[in-house]
Amino acid sequence: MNTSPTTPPGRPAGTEKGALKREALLDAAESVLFTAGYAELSMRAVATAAQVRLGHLQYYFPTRADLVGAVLARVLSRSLDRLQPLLDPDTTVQPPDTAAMVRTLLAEQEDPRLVRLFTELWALAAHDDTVASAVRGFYRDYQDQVSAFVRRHRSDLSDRDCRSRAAVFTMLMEGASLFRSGIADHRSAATDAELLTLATTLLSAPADCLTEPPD
Amino acid sequence: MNTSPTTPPGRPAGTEKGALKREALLDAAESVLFTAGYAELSMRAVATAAQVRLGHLQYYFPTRADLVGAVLARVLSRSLDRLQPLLDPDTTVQPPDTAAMVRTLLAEQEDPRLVRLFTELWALAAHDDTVASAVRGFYRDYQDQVSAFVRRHRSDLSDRDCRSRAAVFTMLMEGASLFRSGIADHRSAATDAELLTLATTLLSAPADCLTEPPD
DNA sequence: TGTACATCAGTGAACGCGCGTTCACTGATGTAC
DNA sequence: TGTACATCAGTGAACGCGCGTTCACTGATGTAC
Repeated sequence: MNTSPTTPPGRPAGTEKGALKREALLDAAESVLFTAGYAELSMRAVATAAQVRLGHLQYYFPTRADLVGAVLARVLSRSLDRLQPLLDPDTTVQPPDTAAMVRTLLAEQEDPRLVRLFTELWALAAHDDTVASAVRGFYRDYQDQVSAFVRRHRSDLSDRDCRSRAAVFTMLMEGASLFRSGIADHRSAATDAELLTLATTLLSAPADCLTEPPD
Repeated sequence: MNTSPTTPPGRPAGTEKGALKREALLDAAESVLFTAGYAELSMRAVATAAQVRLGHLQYYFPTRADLVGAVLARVLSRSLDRLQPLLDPDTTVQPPDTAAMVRTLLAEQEDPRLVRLFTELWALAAHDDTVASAVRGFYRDYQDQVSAFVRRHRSDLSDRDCRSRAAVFTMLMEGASLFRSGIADHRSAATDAELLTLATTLLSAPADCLTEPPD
């Protein structure tokens, strides 16, 4: 799942050295995307960042679209690889309780790099169908896993409720990642605590607690 | 607050006709931004969309930065103008209860135009300090108003709790806008209901209900 | 072990194009007397 | 009401630049016999 066997967008990657070089070039491209944004991401800028000639970069990624596509695909697959062990029951990494899982998940968001790349993804998905479907695939997997997590912990919930809770949970987490990355003013410990409580409640509250408005 | 008196970025706007033309040009720019994204937003594309010569567009917005800045500023101020009556107690538009207010707020998100422009804003804020501080200012106002709303309805909460709840509420709403705009698979009525419940709970639940994790 | 050859990895020059910006210009509109 | 003049609104050509892409090329590495 990490590196697809069918050589995706870029050309080579047959040899081990080629694969390493490819990754290094993607690192450079990711760096430019993070620092300067999609609009400023040019083949020349990436080549410079990678300390490589323009023609050489093009040997691995013939067109700009190939390069951008490969960078974004890697961002998504890497994110999924990080989420998986937290939610998958068949792993030893899975934290003991729900609150701990949410805490770990929030800790992943401390990486400003990943969050910023996601804002680029959201913006790009609006204008590019390929990116859009990759992003949709990512969130489908993500929500499926959260949904299964909820079902495991609360067998009293219907499948539909599990899915709804998973959907709202991902909304909350993605919104949180945006704000905690500094798009708004400040982060406070009190807000983080409130967020943790709400997210945990959402995942583990009994059926009758969240099904109708309390107002 | 809508149209600043000190002629902002673009030059003219002295006369009424000039102001109207300015708005029409901003409409065209917004349209290009929505359709093609920031990277594809060129002076020529906007001039074409506005059915105006390049030089004429530049008479109103000498540089691309002026144009982009003006478009984004208008998006933010317009959004704030929409939120204000829902949260401000000195208005007759304010809905009767919290759930109704949240419902109205979610209804605003049905406009895909606004949501998509916000994803552009988030991405741009990461690379442009001017945009970043404008966005920060917007969310400061937004959260202040939500915070005041919570305080009005729940006098038992401390100021800090009100602010935390407002912060988490905006996280949830912005995350929701992203997903409900179609970045992920489907929207369902069940998810919308769950979202409404959670958001309403967050704003109006008593102090002891959300301050500690239930796990 | 040696030779011939194909593929791989990397180079460098050149192309046409769309871009933001500059600028001199023209006609319309308003204002002063 | 008429004239002179300044400002406003809009035009159109030209600029230099960075861009993505093409392509012919060279040296290194692997493979077959």
